[in-house]
Amino acid sequence: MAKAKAKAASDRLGSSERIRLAALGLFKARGYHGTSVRDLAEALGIEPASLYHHFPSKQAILVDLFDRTMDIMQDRLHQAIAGGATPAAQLRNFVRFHVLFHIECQDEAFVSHSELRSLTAPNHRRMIGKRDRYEKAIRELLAAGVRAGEFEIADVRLTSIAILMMCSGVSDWFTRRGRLKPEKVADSYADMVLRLVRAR
Amino acid sequence: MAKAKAKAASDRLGSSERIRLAALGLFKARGYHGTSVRDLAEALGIEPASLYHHFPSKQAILVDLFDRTMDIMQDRLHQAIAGGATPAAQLRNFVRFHVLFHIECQDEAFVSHSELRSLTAPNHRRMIGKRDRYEKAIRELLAAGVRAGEFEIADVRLTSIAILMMCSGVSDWFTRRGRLKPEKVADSYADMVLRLVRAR
DNA sequence: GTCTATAACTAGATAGAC
DNA sequence: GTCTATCTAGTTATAGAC
Repeated sequence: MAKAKAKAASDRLGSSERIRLAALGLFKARGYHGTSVRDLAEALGIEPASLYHHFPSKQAILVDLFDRTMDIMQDRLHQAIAGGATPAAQLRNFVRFHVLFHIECQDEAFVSHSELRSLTAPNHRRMIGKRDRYEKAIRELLAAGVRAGEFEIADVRLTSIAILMMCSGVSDWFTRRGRLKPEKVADSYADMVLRLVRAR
Repeated sequence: MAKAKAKAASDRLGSSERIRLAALGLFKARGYHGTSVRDLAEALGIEPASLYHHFPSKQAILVDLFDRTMDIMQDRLHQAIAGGATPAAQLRNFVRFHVLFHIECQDEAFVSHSELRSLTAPNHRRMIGKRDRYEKAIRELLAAGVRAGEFEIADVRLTSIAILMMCSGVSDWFTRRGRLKPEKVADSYADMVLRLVRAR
């Protein structure tokens, strides 16, 4: 059973890490507001009060998940792009990274998108800031490709958001029990995106 | 104010229609579980108990929104595709329709995607069935284009889901106060998708 | 068709023992 | 670090008056 395996793996994790993992699963399946502190405690086999030793509130758990996910994404984005010599190579690297991230950190990516509205106003603002910084990097990648004569793009802003929506959608539908391996999906998406921008 | 205008328009609607409209706005902004029956009643200027004269439960309101949205989409999909002579023309018509629907019925489309998990098990199964029928129509459109030698697609299933994610994403980011008019967005998306499938 | 009043239950969070 | 016990408030939904 996948469940038993997940349990065995989580036994080797710290308490806070186990809480994060369980919260991620529940927030994905039922949403933040659809998950009670009691639900979360039950999934962990502890009492609700015990959770408050590790996190001051349910909202703090959500924010913690967001911060980790957004920061890891931003870090790895720059590593991925840095590996490409031309804008076309950088775009291929970016799409492959973005798709693979949305598969490997599927729950993190899904929750970081679907539960934005469940953040309190200040937390929401902060995460929108991180998201905007990420999106700006993609726009600049596309604009550089246009300047270099490698891409043919009518509207960089529109194209960047279209590409991001397409690639982030992977966390919506991908399943490990599916037909395609992560690497195959990542390569196919990179091909589609490069055609989309008419890369030479 | 947009709010005052929405209120004036809703005054001419039936009670059930006004409830649907208010629920749509709240479910989009806060989610189904993040919206209480009290919130909804307050937005309508009535007491919570009054809602139960029009709908038997909060879930019934959500299901009603889903049914209307999914049925309208399915109907208009066939009208849109029927207007094209070739697979390429049909695909352009489909993308234009799908994007324009996700702009004009933005809240309906957004909620019908984001709140799938808030449906009870039998309702969820029913909506997944409707969604699958819609997706199947797109796959068949792409497959017909490949058979006719008009599209070059390595994996029809993967490409269809990528296109759908990209186009449905419009309901996530579009705003009427933005830079681009709906028609412009629809045309640009159609161009991008036709390049994606290497349409002749 | 909307109200008041309320039932029956669940929510997030805390106090303090162990 | 986890527990029992509990607080306060909020949840969906119903009964029955007007």
